[in-house]
Amino acid sequence: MPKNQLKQRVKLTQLKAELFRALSNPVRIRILDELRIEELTVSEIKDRLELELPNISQQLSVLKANNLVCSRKQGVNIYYSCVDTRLFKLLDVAKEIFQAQLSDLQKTLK
Amino acid sequence: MPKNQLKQRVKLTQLKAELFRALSNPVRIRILDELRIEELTVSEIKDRLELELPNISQQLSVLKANNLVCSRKQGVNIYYSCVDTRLFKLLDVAKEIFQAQLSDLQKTLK
DNA sequence: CATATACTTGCATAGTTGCGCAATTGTTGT
DNA sequence: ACAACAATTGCGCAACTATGCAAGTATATG
Repeated sequence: MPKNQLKQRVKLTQLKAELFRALSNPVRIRILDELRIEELTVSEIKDRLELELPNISQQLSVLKANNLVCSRKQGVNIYYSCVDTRLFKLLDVAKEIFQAQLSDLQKTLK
Repeated sequence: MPKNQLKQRVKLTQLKAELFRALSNPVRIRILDELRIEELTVSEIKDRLELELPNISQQLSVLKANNLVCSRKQGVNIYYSCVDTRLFKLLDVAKEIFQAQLSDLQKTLK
């Protein structure tokens, strides 16, 4: 493999690792799940997850830094929404993986 | 939503977070990429990634603890392989997400 | 038995993350 | 200008992570 192509590959690996790191927190996953259907303000997210506002805000900033959500100011509120619906595909495949593990386990028990 | 269903959902979220955490390390992603085609021994992985053996070994143990790879002893060697090809789907969707981001950026520049 | 090879484990340490709390900024209405 | 609400920022602490290095275990070979 040529050297510059190798470098690009290393870079891509790094990017993937960062993406997965951004998703490696339960609060951030719950936020994304809430954003599946509609955009929400920070306070709305706080009410649904029942967590402290600074916590939500910080997790949102992590998601934003990783280009997973974007925000829009309207009056006194800031609306957050998901940038790329492919993210939900990631979450859904993750679920599939657990379901497969579980059904393997059930087979083993039989 | 009923309470026990809510609890299950929290649990699933936690599991997802752990899965993504397991994938949030470049070395582990590179290992999985190497295991796409064939099972490999620890030394073979070491040679391909050009990293220290203890490092590889530790990352493999993380992957194993998360049920992402399994191992099989044969003589003096230990062969590792990927448990669920859906993992590669995760990696591929991640790549798609970056490609989409990149093409958005290119559009913006025009 | 001794030695080489293949791998794992333990440990030290530097760096990172999560999260609660207090303080701050920004916006709207009185 | 002031109060009220929305959201962010900074700080500190406990917990966790990555990684290099040394030591240990297990298996095959002379």
